[in-house]
Amino acid sequence: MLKRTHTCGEPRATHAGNTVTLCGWVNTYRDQGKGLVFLDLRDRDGLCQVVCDLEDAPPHVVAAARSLRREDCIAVKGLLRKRAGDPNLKLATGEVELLAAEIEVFNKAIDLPILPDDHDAPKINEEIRLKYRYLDLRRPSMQKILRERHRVLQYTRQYFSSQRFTEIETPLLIKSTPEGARDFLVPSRLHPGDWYALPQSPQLFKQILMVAGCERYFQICRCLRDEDPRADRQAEFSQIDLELSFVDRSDVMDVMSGFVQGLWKEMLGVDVPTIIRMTWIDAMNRFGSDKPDTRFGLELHDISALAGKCGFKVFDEALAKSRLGKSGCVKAIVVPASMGQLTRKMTDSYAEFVKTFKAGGVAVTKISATGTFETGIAKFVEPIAAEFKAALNAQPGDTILMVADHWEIAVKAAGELRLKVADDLKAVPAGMWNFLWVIDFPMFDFDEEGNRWVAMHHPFTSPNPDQFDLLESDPGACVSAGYDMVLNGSEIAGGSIRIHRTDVQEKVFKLIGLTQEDADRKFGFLLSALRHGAPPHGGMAFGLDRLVMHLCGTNNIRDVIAFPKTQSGGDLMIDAPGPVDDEQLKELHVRRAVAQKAPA
RNA sequence: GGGGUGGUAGCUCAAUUGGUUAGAGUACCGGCUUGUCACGCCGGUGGUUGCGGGUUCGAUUCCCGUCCGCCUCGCCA
Repeated sequence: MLKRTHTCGEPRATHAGNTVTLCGWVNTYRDQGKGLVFLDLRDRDGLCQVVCDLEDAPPHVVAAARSLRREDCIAVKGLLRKRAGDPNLKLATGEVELLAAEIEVFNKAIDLPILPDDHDAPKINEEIRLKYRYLDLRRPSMQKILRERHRVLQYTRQYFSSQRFTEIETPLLIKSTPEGARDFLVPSRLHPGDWYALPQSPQLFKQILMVAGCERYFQICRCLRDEDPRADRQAEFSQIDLELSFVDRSDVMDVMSGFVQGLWKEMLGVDVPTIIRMTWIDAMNRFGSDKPDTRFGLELHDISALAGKCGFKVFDEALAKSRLGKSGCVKAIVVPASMGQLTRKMTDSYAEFVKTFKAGGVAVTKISATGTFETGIAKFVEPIAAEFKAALNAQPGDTILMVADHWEIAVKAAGELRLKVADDLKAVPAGMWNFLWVIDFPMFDFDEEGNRWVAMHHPFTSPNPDQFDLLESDPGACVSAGYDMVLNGSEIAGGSIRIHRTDVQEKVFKLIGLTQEDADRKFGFLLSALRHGAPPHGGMAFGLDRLVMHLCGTNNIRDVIAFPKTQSGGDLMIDAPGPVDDEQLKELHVRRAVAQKAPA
């Protein structure tokens, strides 16, 4: 077997005159007839041209070269020389070529379903790419992503190690605690009738590691949530998970800011400035989102006070609504003329768009060149024109979009509309890295159906130090010590200071409707641990896949995972999930409720 | 669970109002080609139009069901 002396991306003019051996895949072949054949040989490092010349190569080598086809796996040995023809400036190796003296075919590629070609691959159905993932991953752009991901992992381990974190593994087979996301379950053979759950996160284990005196823990771990995927979400995903003892939220946020700043410098050479903090209520009121995209304007204005004066029935009805101490409101977005013009078709479509988020519709009006209101609800606004324009700082030519409803619905719908408008007008600038901390989340949200409070983050999140009294007096107003890191409108990390006192933890369990017995059964080990000298602690988890998505500039999470799953949770390459034998089920003490599917 | 969208040659796509033998590029096969580089030229193989049913003289096209991919709402403590 021929052994490589260089990789395909390596050869340069300085190697000319050496005998070299390259291994790789035939990227393209160009048969010039009568014994002149060019090949581009590809490995993970790049491309190098191989030439077979009748005058220099024995006939059997030319014949071998001629028989090669795309994606055959071969080795070529010969003289590396300066090109006889013109150099190819598109290739790093474009000044040289390998004159084949010997060709070893490791394996032919038969009936390729797809070519691993960056020219064509973006057009190929993802279904096919996933089925033949080994071919899709051969593409240079996919190879690059895999290696970028590796660099992120390397930097992560280096950074946290340098900050005196210890990497500690936590179990994959744990028990189900059906708060939050749906668990993946695994039947226990040794405990008939009992089930393990796969972890949604190592949350409780890392807290217990703090009780255990580890002080600084991190782990790059797989987490599993049996919920429907999205473009940026998979049921099986990776987190950079960490926890620290003897810290307040600023300590955690500082360490984490340092991490992303170092990572962006390492990966992209970008200096990320000090990451600003925004309270949750500000984020919601100004951007209609708990993960604001601050790369562009179009901020939300609250015009509730004015809206009540214009006699528009929809506004009056919205303002009369109230929930959790917040009255209904009217949120406005001013689309400046300088940002581009919204067509009638666009504004019409916005009514349907906001209905997705339970809002009734969008009220529209526009300021004409002469400063009068026109179209839409102009006649309602005209009587308060001066006040209205002043409140919004609106100029002639601007379009104003308004959403009225319950506060939650109005801000959410207006926030989504803001993103939609920015997208429609192509107003999101490229090349910006807007990091942001969102802090001061509410501890709880009220679930009308269940008639109980639910933890907004998770039930182990501590209230802010000055908020403990509110736990009892006014849970809805209680603000937590949680924090999310947001990048360009995408949540890339979340965490909190945890509750480290048993009495507080029990209070929170009670508030979210857990009885003492429930709490003991599900989380007794945590309550017990807290009782035995738990230090104050807090932590965070980064979505690794999302970090890599940002760093690689893709908005498809499947592009940054070597073997991802589809929207229905399937792996198209190995054809999972699949049926199992009755025998296996019997061993696991599981009986079928659904008939076995016929084999495909 | 809901909404949207797509499925035609190995791959990417086309096919008029429901109408002849379902076409093109690429890949593959054969021939030609000694400086190409996404080589070029000539010829060829290749189709259960996702699957099942229905309407019709006739269905890629219309209807019903179903499977699969993608986007999305719910969901994601």
